[in-house]
Amino acid sequence: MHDSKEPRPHTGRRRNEAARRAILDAALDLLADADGAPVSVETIARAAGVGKQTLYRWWPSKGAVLLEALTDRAAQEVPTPDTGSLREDLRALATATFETSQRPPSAPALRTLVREAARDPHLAELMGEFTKTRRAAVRAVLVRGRERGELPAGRDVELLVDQFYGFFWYRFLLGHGPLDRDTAVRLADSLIE
Amino acid sequence: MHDSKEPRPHTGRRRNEAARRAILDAALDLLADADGAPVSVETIARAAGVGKQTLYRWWPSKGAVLLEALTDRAAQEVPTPDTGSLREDLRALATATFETSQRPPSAPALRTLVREAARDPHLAELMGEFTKTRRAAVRAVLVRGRERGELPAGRDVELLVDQFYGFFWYRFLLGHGPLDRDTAVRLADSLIE
Amino acid sequence: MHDSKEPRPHTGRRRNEAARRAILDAALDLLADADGAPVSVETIARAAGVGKQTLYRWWPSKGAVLLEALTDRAAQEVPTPDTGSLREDLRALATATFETSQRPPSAPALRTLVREAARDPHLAELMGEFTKTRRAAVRAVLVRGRERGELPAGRDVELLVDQFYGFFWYRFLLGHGPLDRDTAVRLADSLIE
Amino acid sequence: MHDSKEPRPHTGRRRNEAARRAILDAALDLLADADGAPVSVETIARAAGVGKQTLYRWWPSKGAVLLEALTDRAAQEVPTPDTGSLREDLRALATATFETSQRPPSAPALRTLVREAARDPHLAELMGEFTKTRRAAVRAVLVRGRERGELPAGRDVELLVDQFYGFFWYRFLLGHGPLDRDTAVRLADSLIE
DNA sequence: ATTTAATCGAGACGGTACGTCATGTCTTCGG
DNA sequence: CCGAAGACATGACGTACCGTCTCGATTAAAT
Repeated sequence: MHDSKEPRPHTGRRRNEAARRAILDAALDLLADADGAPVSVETIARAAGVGKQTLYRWWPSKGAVLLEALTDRAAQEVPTPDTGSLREDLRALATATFETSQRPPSAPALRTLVREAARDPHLAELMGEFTKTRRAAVRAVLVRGRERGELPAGRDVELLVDQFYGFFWYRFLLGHGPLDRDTAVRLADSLIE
Repeated sequence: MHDSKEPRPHTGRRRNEAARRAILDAALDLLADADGAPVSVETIARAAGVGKQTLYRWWPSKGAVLLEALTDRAAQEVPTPDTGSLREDLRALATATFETSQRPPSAPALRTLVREAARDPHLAELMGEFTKTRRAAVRAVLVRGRERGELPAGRDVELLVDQFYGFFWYRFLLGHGPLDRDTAVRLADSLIE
Repeated sequence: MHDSKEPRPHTGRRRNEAARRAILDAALDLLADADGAPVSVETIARAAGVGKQTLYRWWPSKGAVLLEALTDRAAQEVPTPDTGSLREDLRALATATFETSQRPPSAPALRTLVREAARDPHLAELMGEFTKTRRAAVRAVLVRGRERGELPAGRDVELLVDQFYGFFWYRFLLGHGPLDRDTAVRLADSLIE
Repeated sequence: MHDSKEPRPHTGRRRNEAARRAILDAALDLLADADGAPVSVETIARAAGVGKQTLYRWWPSKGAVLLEALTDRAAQEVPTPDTGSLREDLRALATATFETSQRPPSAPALRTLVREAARDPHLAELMGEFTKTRRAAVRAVLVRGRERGELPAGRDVELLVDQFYGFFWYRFLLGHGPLDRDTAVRLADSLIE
């Protein structure tokens, strides 16, 4: 995997990009392999062929490493569809969210990450940052739809956003129901009647 | 707390109910005090004035103790309201769920418990049993409503159940939005239009 | 030859000499205070202000710690008297052996150590190394005496060595008879008639 | 061996001799199998098909069980040879002592027993009783010899007794030298010149 | 003949110690 | 000054025995 035996060259006093990559790659691999089981700092360091201190020097916590490992590969741009139709936009968002979450290496790694976040307040906060953007996308779509009159006046946008993501995380973490394209459409439709 | 100095009497070769109670009480107290922070087996044992082995003898995992600590006190009967109106039933369920979750000692203890479940597959499974009953109540209400024609034909009951509990857990764990009576009503209404 | 493994350049933090000393000092104190009673690893670690792991890192067993604690202070040079007279040499050895064993902190610590060795095969082996040197000294004196004709030809040197140390340990551990200077002289004389 | 499945019959309020036998037999077996390794009370009880309390009811300590296990089978009469010759008597004693100690099941069991005694002061005391008789035999032989003038006047009998048994235990426990018939003869001769 | 009382197997109990593991900090060295 | 290596204090983990205690069944002795 990353166990090429020729040692990484040191880079003296600048940050070693190769070490950073090795760490993130190792972390992502472990995150994915673990599928929920905890990932220790020592394991990451060993797998990356790196000292623990190098981890602690550059990231404030294990969670931060894991989060970055997961996110730096994923396309970070969160698309905010704007088709002119609330229904279509919402369907697109739901479909994209569900699909991304199912594709490796995301799925197991993400699950592990959330498990870790449950224990690590720091990581939880970072995850909050991470999800804020995505919540904003859903909110934007809803607000736009409401302005176009596609949403009854009384509807609470925050409530809908939480229904959207609440449903998603619930199914994602418990895994008791599908997160397929059909479900995405039904969820989107359900939210706007 | 439980530090009455007269020692618990032994009960011979039968399980000692007093020890069981002491453990569950101690666990619940710690669970509540911790508010999310992990609770160690040693701490529970010490607080209960009990040897660790007594814990391991009767519960397969720490999580199992915590879950039982939380649930054996709570009224376990899950009420399934049946007012004849889907809207009313659902509002009642949501209101009850939210309220219970906010009342001490439940709230912090429950949060800790879920945190632990994120790490402990065994506990996760036990939690699944625990929530199954509650899901069933929501499902029953929805099915009854559909049979009365209060729910549009195409609606997917499982989807709605997951929206209900997904929303609840999402807000409960993240704590970024209220779980008050008003929210309960809005959620209930939102689910059936 | 170049097939020797490149010696690891020993990067990494060095062994903490202060911790080593603290452990050995604590162990010796406890060994002496215990006077035969078992000494636990946890106690040593706590007394030394050290993590248990630090003990397990550097010593293969508790016994090894105890032995080192006892021996690193004692002058390890075993004097081999050579007065030209077998009788005098043997008397000197016996006197020295008995005296050392009675002087604190040796006596109670040594007793504890032997008790531990009875349970810990690893320690027993280490003790064997430790005593080998002392046996050698007695043997050397006897062989020299035999060469000078001070020992009847037929005498078995190994037998005499074991009589010497057998007697010593027997009295030392059981404590039913004195190990004073007079006894030393009588033992020495008894061995060579 | 002792795992006949038909349960021992109860004997009501009298001590159950069958249980006593089962315990001693199991203890001796374990003592022999262990060859130095510790033998736990629970193990004895389980092997004997007996409750722990039955052990603690009849013996003050684990050591007492082990000692009785070892001794009740052995012929307890300690022969005091009286041939009229000190040399012959001493040779006979040494030979008998060495031989008994080598014969199964004695050897490994005895070794284990002594190991335990090193930790258990109670057992050590019991062992003292046990050995007192044997010491007395050696002492009697020596005294008789001295009265016959076979022992130089100045000789200290206690010193000789301790040389005799010190040598024996030293070799027996450390196992670095033989305890055969020839050695017995040499030891005996060495003690009286 | 009916109590009474002690034994037995079983095993739960409160403890102590074990040896392992992971955490996050600190220290040393080579590049 | 960076990066690898790894020692360090801390503290939880789950296991093994310890010696005490209490059961419920059994059976001999005392009433």
